[in-house]
Amino acid sequence: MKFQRHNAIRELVAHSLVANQDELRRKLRRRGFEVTQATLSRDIHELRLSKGPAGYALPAAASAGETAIDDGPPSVAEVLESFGLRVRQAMNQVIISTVMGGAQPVAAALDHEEWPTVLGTIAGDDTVLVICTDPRRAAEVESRLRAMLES
Amino acid sequence: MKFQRHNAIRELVAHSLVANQDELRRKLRRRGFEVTQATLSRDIHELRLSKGPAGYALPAAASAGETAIDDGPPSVAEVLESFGLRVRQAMNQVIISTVMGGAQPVAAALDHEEWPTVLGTIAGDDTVLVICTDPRRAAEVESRLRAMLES
DNA sequence: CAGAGGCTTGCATACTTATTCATTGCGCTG
DNA sequence: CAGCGCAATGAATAAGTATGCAAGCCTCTG
Repeated sequence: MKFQRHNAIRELVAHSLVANQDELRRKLRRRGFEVTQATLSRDIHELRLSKGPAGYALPAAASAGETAIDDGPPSVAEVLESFGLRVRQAMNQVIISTVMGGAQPVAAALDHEEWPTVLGTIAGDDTVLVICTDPRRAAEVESRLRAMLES
Repeated sequence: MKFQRHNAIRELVAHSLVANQDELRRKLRRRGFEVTQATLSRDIHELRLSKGPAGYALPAAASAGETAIDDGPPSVAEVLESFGLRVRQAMNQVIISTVMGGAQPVAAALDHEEWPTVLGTIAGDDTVLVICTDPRRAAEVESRLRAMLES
């Protein structure tokens, strides 16, 4: 039974140190599951476990109960369309106003696209502060964002 | 040049997919670091990276909580060494990019040291905005932080 | 300067994990 | 029942990672 074995693996990994697949194989055998390392390699892949300095670990997202992994992070354009309200600029800074709770996703999308003239972003609840290299670039960034917002 | 290489590795792992050590070796080579897989294996161990279905990943920001409880508030240098990825400057501002979850500890350390030319800091999840009195001082702060990062 | 000690690295290789290929068992369909 | 498709698996092996060892460099000390 593959499913029961998967549960046993999850439990072993969560509650004890499992340094490698052969150790996992021996621990499973004591619980009545007798399989080879090849099968465990596949199981681990299916369970999306990760291996670090402290042995195998459950995927962080899964334990938090999230469904994060679909097809990739959303683009700035997408997320602005959903949350963006207004874009303004001053000096080398651009301020994006969003609906409540929309700042974080917008900033994350912006960070992810790594625009060269954007040094960094800081997000509150409904405002994103975008720091650019200089006022001129900030104006460019502003108009680009504004174009997205108004598309 | 071990330290700079470590920083480059952190940044590559944070911002791009690194499926295995040989891929990491090639990406580092394009940045001017020429080392063998053996060295990378050791680096990865020292950086406590973990490998999952999506390639290598930085250690969870949980390590932020652990470092806090020992002998006193961590210095900027310490915390930058753990979390810092990149430092840049524009106008009177300095932007510190960190590992996810690393911005708060960095800002706290910076606040605690009370540098005279730093008026204040704002931290998001992975970005710290440092406001300085003027552009000249900001450049000084930047180079000081950068020196710590690359020490 | 010679030499000890410590750190970093590459090479070669042991160890660990992923994959290919073949086999088996099960359910379905004609 | 024969034939087919398909999921699960093991054996063998390829791919990837860790490590023992020795060399090269520093710094320090006598």
